[in-house]
Amino acid sequence: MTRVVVLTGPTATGKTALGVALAQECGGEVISADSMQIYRHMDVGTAKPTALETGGVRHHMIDVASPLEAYSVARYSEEASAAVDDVAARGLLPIIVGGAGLFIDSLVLGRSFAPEDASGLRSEIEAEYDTLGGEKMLEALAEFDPEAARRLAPRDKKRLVRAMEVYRLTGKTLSAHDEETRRLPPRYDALYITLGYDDRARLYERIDDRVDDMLRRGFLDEAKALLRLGLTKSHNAAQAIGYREMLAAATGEMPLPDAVELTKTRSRQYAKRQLTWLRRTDAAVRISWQAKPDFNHALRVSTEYIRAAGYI
RNA sequence: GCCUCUGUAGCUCAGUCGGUAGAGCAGUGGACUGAAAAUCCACGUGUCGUUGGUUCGAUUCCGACCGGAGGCA
Repeated sequence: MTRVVVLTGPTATGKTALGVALAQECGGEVISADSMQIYRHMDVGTAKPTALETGGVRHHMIDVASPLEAYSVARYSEEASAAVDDVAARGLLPIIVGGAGLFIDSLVLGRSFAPEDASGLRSEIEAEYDTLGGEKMLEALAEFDPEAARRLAPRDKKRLVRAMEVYRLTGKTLSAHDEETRRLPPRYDALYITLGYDDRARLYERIDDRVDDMLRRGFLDEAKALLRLGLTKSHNAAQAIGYREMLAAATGEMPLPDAVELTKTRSRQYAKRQLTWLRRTDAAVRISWQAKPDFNHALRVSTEYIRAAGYI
């Protein structure tokens, strides 16, 4: 089985920098696992690595979609695995770097996704949800997929609609599909390395500082440029942390200082969610910064482990 | 100096016709399979500015004082 290294952790913990260092040290290439660096023209707000920062290491799965198109985990899983296989076929170590837990799982575990609606079924069901209400839709779902109905809350529109969609499309329940795909063996042999901070307050400070830094680097101008490209609120990319806010500031819907504050808050909340996700993945190496990141130390510890595990 | 309004959870504010109080946001924990930087779930004791008075009982009524906003001078 192909062996991969996964480098993950909440935002602003130094994944990009360590990933590049690891690739250089181990002879690898980076496969980004970031749901927003996928999009072109979204650079400063996604902390996309600059040409300088990539240090000559090849990066995959960055800038592979237009912000005007709707990307999906399923598509990521497919394209990223092709990239991983390509890197491995060239005798290099694939290093998956990113903080999107679902993206990483989908790539490493290689589970299949239930088909997606191509016609207007989804919006039909959404309209149904809006007129019926969550409670009623939950009852309807319970009739054929009681398991999913038990798991979902009436207000969880996204998942409720999706569960209905899958059943109407395939005649098979989402629960049944999930059950089946969970039994599939993982696609790759993965060694996990996680980054974090000892002190949560320190991580939050780091996040706040980084948002200020993004503004200095022209985050607002980037948002304005996206507006000119035709990006609207309904595009997935416009929901990204900071972009939603900068877009609102650019159109005058929100004062800039408020937009900045909201961006910081949402970033912190995202980091917290990432930590929750991380808690259930067991990592071979857990690196926790005390104050300033010590990349030399982290690099040494990680490479030692990768070597000992026979990945290189 | 006088007058009016105001002081309740980290923040913005409800409320108690007198029986010690609750929303939103923030925060914390959790979930997560084709939108995931998305979406959703759970968790609410705080000297009710301070101090006197009335009262069986005051955050609530009355007085004084302190802080804030506005008005008149």
